[in-house]
Amino acid sequence: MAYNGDEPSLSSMTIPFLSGLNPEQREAVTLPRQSALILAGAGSGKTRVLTMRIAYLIQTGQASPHGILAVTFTNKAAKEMLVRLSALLPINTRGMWVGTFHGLCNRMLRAHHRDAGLPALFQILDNQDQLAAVKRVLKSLNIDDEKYPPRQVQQFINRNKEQGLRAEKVEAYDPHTQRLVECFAAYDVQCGREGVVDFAELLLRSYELLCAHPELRKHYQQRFQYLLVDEFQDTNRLQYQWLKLLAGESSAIFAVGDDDQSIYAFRGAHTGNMAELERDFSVEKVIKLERNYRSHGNILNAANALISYNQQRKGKNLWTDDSAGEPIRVFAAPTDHAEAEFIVEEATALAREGTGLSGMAVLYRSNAQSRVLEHALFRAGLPYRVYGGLRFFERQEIKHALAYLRLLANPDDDGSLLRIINFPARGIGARTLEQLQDLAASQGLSLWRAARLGALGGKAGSGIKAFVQLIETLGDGSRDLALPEIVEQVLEHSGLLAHYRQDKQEEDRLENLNELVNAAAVYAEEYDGGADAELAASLAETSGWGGPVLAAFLTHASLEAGEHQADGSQEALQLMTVHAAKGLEFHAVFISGLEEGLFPHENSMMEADGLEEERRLMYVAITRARRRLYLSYAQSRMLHGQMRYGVASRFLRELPENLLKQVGGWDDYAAALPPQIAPTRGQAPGHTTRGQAFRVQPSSHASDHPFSIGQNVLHAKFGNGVIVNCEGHGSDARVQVNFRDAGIKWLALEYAKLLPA
DNA sequence: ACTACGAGACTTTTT
DNA sequence: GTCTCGTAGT
Repeated sequence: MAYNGDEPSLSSMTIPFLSGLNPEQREAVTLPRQSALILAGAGSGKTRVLTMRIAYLIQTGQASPHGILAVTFTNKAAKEMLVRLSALLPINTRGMWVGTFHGLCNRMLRAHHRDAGLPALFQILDNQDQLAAVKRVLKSLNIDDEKYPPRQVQQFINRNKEQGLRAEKVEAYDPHTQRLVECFAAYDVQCGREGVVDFAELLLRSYELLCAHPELRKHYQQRFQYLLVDEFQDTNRLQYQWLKLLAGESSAIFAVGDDDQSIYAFRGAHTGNMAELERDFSVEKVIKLERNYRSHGNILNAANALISYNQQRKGKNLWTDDSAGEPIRVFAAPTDHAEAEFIVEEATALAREGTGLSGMAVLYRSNAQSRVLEHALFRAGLPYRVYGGLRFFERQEIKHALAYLRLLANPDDDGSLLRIINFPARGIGARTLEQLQDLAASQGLSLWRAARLGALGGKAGSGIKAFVQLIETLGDGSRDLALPEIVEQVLEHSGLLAHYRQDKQEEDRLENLNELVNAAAVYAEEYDGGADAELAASLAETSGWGGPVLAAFLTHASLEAGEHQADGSQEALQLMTVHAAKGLEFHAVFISGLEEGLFPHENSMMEADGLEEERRLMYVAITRARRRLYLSYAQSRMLHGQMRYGVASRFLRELPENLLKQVGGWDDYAAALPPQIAPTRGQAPGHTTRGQAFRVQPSSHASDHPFSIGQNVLHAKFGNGVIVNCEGHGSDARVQVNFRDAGIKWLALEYAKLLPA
């Protein structure tokens, strides 16, 4: 829908694509060179603004593609941006620095690996690899992994790195923490020795590289005059410091985010970065994108009312030109199975009416909930797809194959060697391994170098010799081969194929291994050596086999774990956690398991910001829906092998009652509901009009005052708030307002001076 | 070197 | 309830 407001500015006359933007979007896109914070609500055209901003800067000659850095959190978002950008501009996107934080840091480290103190072909550890590495450290330090669970040590390391802290900088006053710091330090030493880098290290190393090399820093600062950040509310401290360092004096940061959709505090996201950005970069104007192009009015009003219960907010309210649409359907089920059956029935009915199955999503708070849903869907024969779980490059057989390849690229990678030295089994047992490890430790060599000495005698020695022979043959054989052939060779000669062929039940794994060859072929096809010129140049100094293509492919495998499930083409109902649904939208959405303790999750109550983060999560869930929204909960549910009896989630009570409609035929449900959401008589909701944000007319009792649920209001004493409930007529009319600062209050309209805001 | 059994967890997760 | 992981036994 084109904006038909004021006279088109000069820029929109010369740049045709700007005409499709609303005034706020256009203001953001055409901002002069200054740092800015764009608060972009759900469905407000965030990605569009981001890509158009880049296109605008290039089109108007303010920047060259070379001078732009745009950073996202996921590969998907980065790809999306590049695709949209190349649709807007006929430019070669290859030279542009558009990617994930980790991808860009990797790129920088590859180019300056020497200054960063890394080998040219450093390997990247994913979570699994890192955990394995931590376990080895604990073993080498003789640390009891009962008292120091590897997972906790891993988290300790990552948390600190994400704060920008090295082991020596961590403050440790108690013996337990001191021990953890020791592990941290030893882990980093081990990684350095083996030439491997974990995810957090990519960022920290890149940050330190820029800190320690002023010329380099200046180079990048001068190059990147425009830095654009997506999902800014999800950045952690280190990421923000990295951006700050890269921005320098003259560059402008364009940060897009939504504090109401911050759902990753648990993994280190620091919302405070928004305030810090405003201060550090003297942001003059915060632009809010509040017009929503996705959802019907009722859905938006529900989301607005819910999120108004949060105290920690920048304050932002979505509105739409669209009609109110249908009421939100609420279903109370006696059991989790009944809940699942209800969802199956409704989805089937919707599908019969013509809604594509893939346009519907069932969302839940925790993965464990998918089981019951899957069971019901399977019985009904309704195709479905579950997101989450193992990704392609995380599968056991793929990791084994990659470990062989990694050992070829970087023979000092002990982790990879250990993974495959006896897989498939080739008679190298624990005993032999111990000898080898002792030898390596005493000589200060990597396991591979120790193995190659041929110093071990007897049966152990011959086993090792055979392995060394195998790897050397694979390595030498790889010299003249293209990437997919190298992979094929490795699969065949390592015995991996033979191993999985033995087992009838392992057929999937064989298929995956073949898929790996395909993936390598596709990658080799798209590979552009130019982007890795620095890497190619530095190859001569390495002892590894395989060319830059292999190294790049391995990086790709670590940085981009691949699809969750192989067959994404089929029409199927989408099942996923609320977290996984962020950024997606569906015609119809089912939010299931709305019970106290589940959603909001009980474990979240321990944390300071816990409940508010859960509420933001619910906000994200609601705003995924375009046209239809179902909310359901079960009064009893099997959890941890025990029957649990649940109470309806407080989030249901926080939604304006007149937007909801009870559905389903369970006789007793009304009695079971909290009084606030008793079944509504008559049809709900009015409409939402442009300009007057989410204006809803409660239809059951026509109001004689200008206020309605969901509306923003201003009170002389209590400040800003949102109406969450209305009742009475004339002089009896009262409204319940959730004030941002003053909490929830009932106000009699006759006395309270309430202004629409 | 492989299988079997028991103990313990079990919120959300991208890179 | 069910999955993973580690150890003990064959």
